[in-house]
This record gives sequence, structure tokens and C-alpha cells, in this order.
Amino acid sequence: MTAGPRRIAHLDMDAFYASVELLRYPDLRGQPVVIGGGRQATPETLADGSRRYARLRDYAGRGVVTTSTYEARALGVFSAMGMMKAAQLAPDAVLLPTDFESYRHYSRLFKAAVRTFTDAIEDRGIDEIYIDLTDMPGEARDIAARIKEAVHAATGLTCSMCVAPNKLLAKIGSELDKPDGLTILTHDDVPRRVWPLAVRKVNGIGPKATERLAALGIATVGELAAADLGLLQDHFGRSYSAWLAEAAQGFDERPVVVESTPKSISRETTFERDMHARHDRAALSSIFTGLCSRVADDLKRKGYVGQTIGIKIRFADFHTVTRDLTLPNGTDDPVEIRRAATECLKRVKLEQRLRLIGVRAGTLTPKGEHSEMPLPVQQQFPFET
DNA sequence: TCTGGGGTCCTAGGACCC
DNA sequence: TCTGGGGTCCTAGGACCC
Repeated sequence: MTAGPRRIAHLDMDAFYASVELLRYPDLRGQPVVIGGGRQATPETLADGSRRYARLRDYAGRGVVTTSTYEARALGVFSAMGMMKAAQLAPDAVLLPTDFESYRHYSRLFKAAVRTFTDAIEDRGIDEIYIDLTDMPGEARDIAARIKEAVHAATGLTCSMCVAPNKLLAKIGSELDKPDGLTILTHDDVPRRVWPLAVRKVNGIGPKATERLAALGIATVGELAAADLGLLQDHFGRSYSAWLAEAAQGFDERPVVVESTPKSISRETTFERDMHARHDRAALSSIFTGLCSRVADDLKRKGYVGQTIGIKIRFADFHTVTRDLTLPNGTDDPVEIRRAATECLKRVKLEQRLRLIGVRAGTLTPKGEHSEMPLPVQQQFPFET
């Protein structure tokens, strides 16, 4: 076994949800299209067979943009932006509702296509995967090109790929040539191709860290790579600063994780209007029960029981609190979940109006496997070591 | 124009145990 | 004037990702 560099690919579907919608509505190709909002955005088919689409300007509500086409992005409309803001930027853009059923279908198709090459695949959600190509014969570029072709043949969709020595670089590289890109990065490419990038491009550096780095005069990965480790430690702590320094050099040893088990299952909902604990008591109670039932259904469908039941409350001012409770045994029973969730709810002051409520089950174990700890021997004497 | 829903991982304090 | 230390569980919050 020679311990040469690994070959890790990151594959990212291009504007995935929007591209799936364009397969169904090809007449929208080339137009700014935004996915998000509720059912009311479903296109209407007219008598002559043509379609009438909702426009972003007609939207009213609290939704956010889920995805947008490249034409909409050119107008400044990006994922996670409030729809009302997006409507100001691109009032004439077409608005389509999200259809997760379809996206999951195409997700299965593209992953199955990749699986004809290898099983060394790490799932990173509906539209992304890592692939370990280390043990595959052939040139990285040729393998990636064949995978891209297979994905296109299976779905009619394009993706962008990068092959690099690790996941960190592969993830960065797959964005360098979007859409339909194919990038190869080696460690020697880091100074020329990675250091000029904004720190935000690094997976794991989010909005908060970006802002705090900017305050230190660090905007690019290269500036981060050149930063004094002591300075980083003072501002980000031992562990995160060490990771920042490693990442800026392009080092990352994380393996491609092929199998994983879920850690938690949750359901939450944001109300169309803020609710009041007393005034809207009946409505809230029925929503709460519904969330508990959905969590129970999800647990049953996936074959798990959860031992920690938790709730999440978001107030009108967006302040968010969580409470949880560990039960003696795991459960997938909606009544038991609701009872535990209610206990959690009692520990929250509900004076402000509520924006969101959620229910969560954690500490999951496969149903049927007994996870209860054997009870400790009753009553040990203290300090008997 | 106020910001969805589903997750993961990390940190930190206190309880509890030996 | 003193309080010793280490491991693990529980709970709450926060950053981050897709």
C-alpha cells in the first residue's frame, strides 16, 4: 500500500431545484426563476395549453428563496433571501413552489448514476456528494468527465465537479467553474487558486467568523494563511483557530464517510402570523400535536426511537430558545412525545408572541435494539475509591 | 423587506459518580 | 483559607451547512 495523496471528488448539482423545474417547464429556460413560497405559486394551465406563472411581485408572506436560476442570481436574488426582498429586486421573475418530491426523485437518480462507478460516496444532502476516487484506475479528469456524463444521461441535468487531495479543497474547487464545471486541484495549486478567494468560500467559515476575521483585517484565505496563530487563538480559541490555520493551508484529513445514522429527527413550522400563547391557545395546541405526530411518524417510518424529546420556540423578535427532556426509554409514540414536549414547554415563559414552534427527537436508537443502560448497583457508599 | 426547514457539531456549566 | 480529580450525562445555546 503506497500512501500517495487521496483523490477526493466533490460533485455539486447546478442550481438543482431550479434546474429540475426547468425540465418540467422548459419554456422558462433563460428566464429569471425563483423557487420558494407556498402552493399559491403553482402554475395554471390555460385552455390553449399555455401556462400562466405567478410572478415574484405577487408574493406576500414570510418565505425565503430556496433556489434561483442563474438569470435571477444576476438580478441579485440568492438562496435564503427573504421573498419580499427578492420581489423588490426582481418583480417580474417567475415564482414556482418548492416540490421536494421531484427533487428527491432526481437526487436518487443522480446518486444511482454515480454509484455505478463506486460505493465510496458520502451523502451531503439532496444535491451534493463526495466521492473517494483514490482506488479507481485512470486519470482523475477522465473519471470525473465520465461521472458527469453519466449524471447528465440519467437526469438531463448538469453538475460541477472538482477532484482534489481532500474534501475541503474539492468543495472549494467545485465552485470555481460553475455551472457544468470540471476542476482539478492539487496541493501546489493552493497559493494561486485558493488564497485569492474570500474566507467565506471555505466550508466551515460562516457569516459570524467571516465578520470577526474581517475585523482583524483578514478577508482572503491567503491572508488567513499568513495570519499569526497567536492572534487567531486570542480571537477564536484553541480548537477553531487551529482548524482555521490548517484549512487556510489547504490541509484536511477527514475521511469520506460512506455510512451514517441519524442523530435527530425534527419538525417545525413558522406561522403565517405571530401567535399568542393565550389568545391562540387552541390553534397552537393543535399545531403542537400535529408536529408531535409528524415526528412520531418519521421515527416509525425510519425505524428509530428517540430518548430525548425537545422543543424549539422562536419569538416574534426572532429570539430562539430550546428545551429538552431525556426519558427513561426511547419512544416513537405521539402521545408520549407530546407529553414530554409539553413538559418542556412548561419551562418557557410564553409572554411574547410566537413566530415558530418545533418538536425534536434526539438520542436515536434503531427500534427493537434495547438501549436502556443497565441500572447501577443500588446505593454505593460515597468516596469509596 | 424582517429572516424556512431539516440537520450536524461544538462548547460549557452543573450534576453525579467513583 | 481552601476546594482534588477525572469521566460522563444532561441541558441550553450557537455556528454552520444544504
